[in-house]
Amino acid sequence: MDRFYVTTPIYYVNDEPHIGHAFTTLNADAVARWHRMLGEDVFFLTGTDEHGLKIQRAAEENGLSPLEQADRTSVRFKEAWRSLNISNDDFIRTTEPRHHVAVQQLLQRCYDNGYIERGTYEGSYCVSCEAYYTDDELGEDRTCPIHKRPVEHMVEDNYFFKLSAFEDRLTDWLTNSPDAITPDGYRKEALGLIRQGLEDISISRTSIDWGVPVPWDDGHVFYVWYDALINYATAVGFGSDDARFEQWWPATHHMLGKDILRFHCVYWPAMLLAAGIEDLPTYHVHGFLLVSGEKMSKTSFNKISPTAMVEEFGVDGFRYALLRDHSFGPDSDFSYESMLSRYNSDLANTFGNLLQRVTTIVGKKCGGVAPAPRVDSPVADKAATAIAETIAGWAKFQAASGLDATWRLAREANELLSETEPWKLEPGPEVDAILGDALEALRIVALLGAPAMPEAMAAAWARLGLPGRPEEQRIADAAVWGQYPGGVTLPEGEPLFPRLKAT
RNA sequence: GGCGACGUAGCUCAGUUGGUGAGAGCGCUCGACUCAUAAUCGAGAGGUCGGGAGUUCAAAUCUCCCCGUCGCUACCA
Repeated sequence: MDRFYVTTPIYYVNDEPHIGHAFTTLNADAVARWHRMLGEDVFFLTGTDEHGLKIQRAAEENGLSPLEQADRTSVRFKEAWRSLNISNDDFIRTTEPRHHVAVQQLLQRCYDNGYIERGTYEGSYCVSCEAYYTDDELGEDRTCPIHKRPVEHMVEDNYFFKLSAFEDRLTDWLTNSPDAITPDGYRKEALGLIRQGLEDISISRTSIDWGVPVPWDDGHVFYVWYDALINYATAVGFGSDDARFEQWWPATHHMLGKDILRFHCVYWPAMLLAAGIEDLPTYHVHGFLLVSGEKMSKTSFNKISPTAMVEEFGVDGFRYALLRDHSFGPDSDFSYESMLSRYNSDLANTFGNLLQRVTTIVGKKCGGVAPAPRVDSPVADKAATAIAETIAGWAKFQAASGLDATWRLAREANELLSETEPWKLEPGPEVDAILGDALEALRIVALLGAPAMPEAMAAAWARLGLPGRPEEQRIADAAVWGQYPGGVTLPEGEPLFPRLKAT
């Protein structure tokens, strides 16, 4: 069976879950669900990143141990993902013992292979950034350009990773693997970063102890970034179950935002190569969600809470609107108004209303018993096109274009009804044929829409009188025109997606 | 400065390797219908595809220049 391993970044627990995190996680979830419906063996990972100075300091301020501090915030992500119905198979925390083992083994291998060396680093350090700055980067009065606070002069012994040794291999990889990073613009960007030259990077700290200890030198812990990336390997058995790791690793797909492209697409593959792991991941990079054209960041106040959106639109309404409105790749503008518009037009009007009117006509003209579709329906070809384009969209990790193609079929069904006006006809074969076709279109939309809206499409499935859930179907078998069985009595019900007014 | 991305109808965007008259959804105008969640369907208005030059029988699509917006150029999620 084909395997499919998909990850989100692990989110830093110093932050609250916001809609940017939700966007990445939701896309990964929908893709994971789609691949399960393709019949693949899927492993979907998310988690939290819990080491580093910021956590240590936050813990001190709150009178907690660092782990207690991390516990408190990690759980917020778990809760957020539960409220969004995220189907992750694992939730990794970098503070777990399994992760420490994996980090130590992977970096020990790099060390043994000669790619980690001891050195010293000295410079101006911003505590908030956990980063050093060069003099020309500092603001007035030697302040951090981000936080506008004074930097500290620090000197420390460090271990350095010989990133510079990997320029050629990384360039070859990205040149010879055109699909290594999608959309393609981000592959070019990664190549550009490499072309500008790679310098060795410091990967350990002596100034703090909240991290994974360097196995060959007690006084050091690994810098948070270089333990964090390794989580992807940990979760599929690196360091604990080699057979499992070898099964899953070649099927790795990382989904991430463009802000962390450098770490994921340059540093991480270099670390893997240094450890002797030749299979490199495939990457799917997205842009930022903007609010009124402004970048959302954790320091800005215009963050939008996913929880609030769920209360407004329902889990699946929010999931659909977010996935459908923001293609995976470019930056795009997020607004409440556009989300409301998308919900009403696609879910309440096009789909929900279609289900409602078809059900009603079946009640009036067919005694409530659903007819079967025509094999040679005029809608069949259009359905085949919509299905093919939906499959193509999801294959490219483009939920938005997949959903767009799916919804064209719902519009086709509405057009069919307007053209044939079955409510004016006497009961009989003609009415049955039209309504059977409409029901079949609804079945296919519910099937293909399930990765985006698992519960709502399951509800629609039930309203169509179908057994089980759409997610239990296999796309290759079920996404073929003509399978709606007919003969079942359709249950009545309230509108699936009530039309919403602006608040 | 260097690297990169983007700039297509009012809005959000599609437009594969250049080739039938430039598209979709939403919004708007008009009309139809009344089975349906003031939903649905049809028609229409609206674009010198940022500007200029060039290559070509032919360019939104290739080359160069310019303008505008933004990102990266950080050992920061």
